[in-house]
Amino acid sequence: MSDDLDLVFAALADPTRRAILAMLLEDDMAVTDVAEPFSVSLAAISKHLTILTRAGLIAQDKRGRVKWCKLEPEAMKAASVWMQGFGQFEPVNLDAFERFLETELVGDPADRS
Amino acid sequence: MSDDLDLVFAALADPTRRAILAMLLEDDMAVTDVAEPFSVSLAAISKHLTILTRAGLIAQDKRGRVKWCKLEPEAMKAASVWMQGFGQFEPVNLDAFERFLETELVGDPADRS
DNA sequence: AGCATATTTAACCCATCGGTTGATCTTTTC
DNA sequence: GAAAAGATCAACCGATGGGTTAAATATGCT
Repeated sequence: MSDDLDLVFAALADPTRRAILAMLLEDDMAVTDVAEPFSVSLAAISKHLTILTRAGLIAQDKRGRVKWCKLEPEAMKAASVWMQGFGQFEPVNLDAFERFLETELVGDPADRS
Repeated sequence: MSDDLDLVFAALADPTRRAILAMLLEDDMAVTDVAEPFSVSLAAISKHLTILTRAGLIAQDKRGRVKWCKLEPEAMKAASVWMQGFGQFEPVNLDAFERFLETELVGDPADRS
């Protein structure tokens, strides 16, 4: 029942922040670039990034005047594990995901980096 | 990025509510019994239960003057699946998974429940 | 040096949250 | 029928959340 879970779940409760995390899944990004697709101020995005950082979901690395944001997916693990305690559902129970795994297993090995 | 995830994650962001869910894992409970271990008012617990219900994490069934609370773990599934997309928890190639999803989107519509 | 770029801070607004107390409603029990 | 039990509602309170704009702080460029 730690405080960490509070921070992680609260951080994930906002759609803008979840969208940011999804973006960072693709690549590390500078704050300005993170803000670009959203129709809110840069200051608002900066706040969101602070919340994500405090939750441990991202890390920010300032190089020069640019602050790079990078995903820290490990932070989600504790929350994920907590939820697993309630399932009934397998970690990767998503139908599409299972189909994906099957195709991947018989597919081009180069795709499994 | 649905609204459902908002409600589920927000509901999970409170330690009292997570504790309630853990209690309900053991057994269905009446509101008064849910409230018993906590040092807050019954009204406060009632509010928590409303939030959990709206998030779909529990269901409340009134029988007589007693309202029984029961876990609905399925509601956690969407959130859990969302998080799985970020793991590391499973050694998967996310880029490949995304490409798979795209190819699937132009595939059989019956697969998209 | 001087200006532009990248990002945060400060001060504010309004809505929501978690909590309280006291009243209310329904159902059970005596 | 009256009292007790189970639960919610209503009104309130202080704190927090997500947003804004404007000012401040670095850093980079020429």
